[in-house]
Amino acid sequence: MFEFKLSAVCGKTGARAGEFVTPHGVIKTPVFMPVGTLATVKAMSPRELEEVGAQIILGNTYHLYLRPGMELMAEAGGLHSFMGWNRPILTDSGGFQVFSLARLGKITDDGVKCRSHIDGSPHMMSPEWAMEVQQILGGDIAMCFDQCIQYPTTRDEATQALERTTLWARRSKDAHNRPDQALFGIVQGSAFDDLRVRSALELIEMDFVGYGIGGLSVGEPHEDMYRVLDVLNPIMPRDKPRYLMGVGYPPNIVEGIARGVDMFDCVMPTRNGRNGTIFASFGRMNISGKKYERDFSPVDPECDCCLCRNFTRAYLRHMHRCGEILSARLCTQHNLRFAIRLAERAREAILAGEYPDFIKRFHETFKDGPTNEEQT
RNA sequence: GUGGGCGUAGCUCAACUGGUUAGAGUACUGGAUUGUGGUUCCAGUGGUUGGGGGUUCAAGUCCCCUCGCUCACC
Repeated sequence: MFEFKLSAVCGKTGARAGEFVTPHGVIKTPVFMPVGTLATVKAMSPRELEEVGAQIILGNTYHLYLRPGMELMAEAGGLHSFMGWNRPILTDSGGFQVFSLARLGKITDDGVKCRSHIDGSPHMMSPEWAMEVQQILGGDIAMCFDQCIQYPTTRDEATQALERTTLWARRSKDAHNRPDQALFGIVQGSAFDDLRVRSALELIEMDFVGYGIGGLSVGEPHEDMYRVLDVLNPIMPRDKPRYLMGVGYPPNIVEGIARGVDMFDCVMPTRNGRNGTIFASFGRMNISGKKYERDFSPVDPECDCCLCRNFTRAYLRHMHRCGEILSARLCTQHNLRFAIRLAERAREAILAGEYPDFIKRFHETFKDGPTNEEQT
C-alpha cells in the first residue's frame, strides 16, 4: 500500500510524473487538491468535483474536530461516508490553524492551548490529538502536527519551530497506528536554506510515506519559495511524494513542479472564485469589471468547464454583482478545473519529455495584473 | 385654499447656538486574498447643500421669493 511509482522525470528540470496508490484509488501526479475544510469543497457537490477531475480533496482536522465533532464523525464512519466522497482524502493536521488563528493560543513543546474561534471554548492540540482526530476522520493521507511560522521571522524563531516540528513529527509517528492511512512529515525552516535542509534530513531519518513542505506561501517573495524548493529538491527521497502545502497560484504550481513537487493544495481557486476572481489560460481576471458588462464571449475559450461551455462573461458578471449563488458555484467550478487541468497538462508534458517547453509557453500566455490580463 | 414639516453624494442620513477644504454607511470603479469564515481589507470616483436673491468678515445653517414632496385642518 501507498506505493509511489515514478512514471517519468524531466531531464532538464526537477519535474516528475508519478502514481501514488492509496486505499481509495491511484493519484496521478502532479496533482492539485481542492480544499474542503468543513467536509465540503465550498459550493461543489462530490459529483461536480468528479466532473472537474478532482482526484483527491482535503479535509481539516481542527475545523471538523470543532464541528461536527469527533463523536459524530466516528458514528458517521469517517469523512468519506459522511460526505459521500469515495476518492482519496488528505487531512490537514491543524498545525496551520494554530498559525492562522493564532491570537490567543499558547504554544509549548507539549502542544497548543487555544480557544475555539467559534465559541471560545478551550482546547489542547498536540501531535497525539492530531493523530487521534485524523484516524477517526479516516483520510487516506494524514499530516504530522507541525508548527507553521510567520514570514518574515528570525533565525532563532525559525530554528525553534523547526526543532519543535521534528519533535512533534516523532510523536505523531509514534501515535499513528492506522495502517490504511499514510502519514506525511512536514518540512519547516522558513526561508533559511540550511534550516530547511536540517528539517528535511531529520524527517527523512524517520522515514515517512511522503513529505509536506510547509511554512511557504505565507507572504514570502516567490524567489524565496523557489530557492527553498531548489535546496530541498536534491535531498528529498526520490521515491516519495512531495507536497507543497498551501500553494495554488498558477505560476507557483508550474514552478513548483519544475522543482520536484508532486502535490499542491490551495484555497485560492475556491475562495477567489467566490469573490469573482478567475484564473484562466490567459491569466487572471476579475469578472466584476465594468469592461465585461457587454462581453458576450465565454470566460475562457480554451476551458472545458461548465461555465465556459455554457455562459458568457456578461451573464456571469451580472450574477456576481447580484450576489447570486450560481456565480460562486460556476466560478469555483471553473477555477478548480483550471488548477486541476494545469496539473494534468503538466503531467502530460512531463510524460512527453516537454516540460521545459511547457513552462515557457505557460509564462508566455498566463499574464497577471490589471494592465495585461485579457485576450486570447 | 390655510397652517406646519422637510429638501445635503445614485440611495439612507450626519454637520453643537452661523466659523477650516460639507462627512459616514451603502452603491459605483479599481486592487488584494496561497495547509478557507461565501468573509474581510485597501484605494478611488461621486456635491452649484432643490433654484434665485439678500444679511454677514463668513451661510448647508439666518431672512425673502420660488419650485417640489409631505402632514394636518376646511
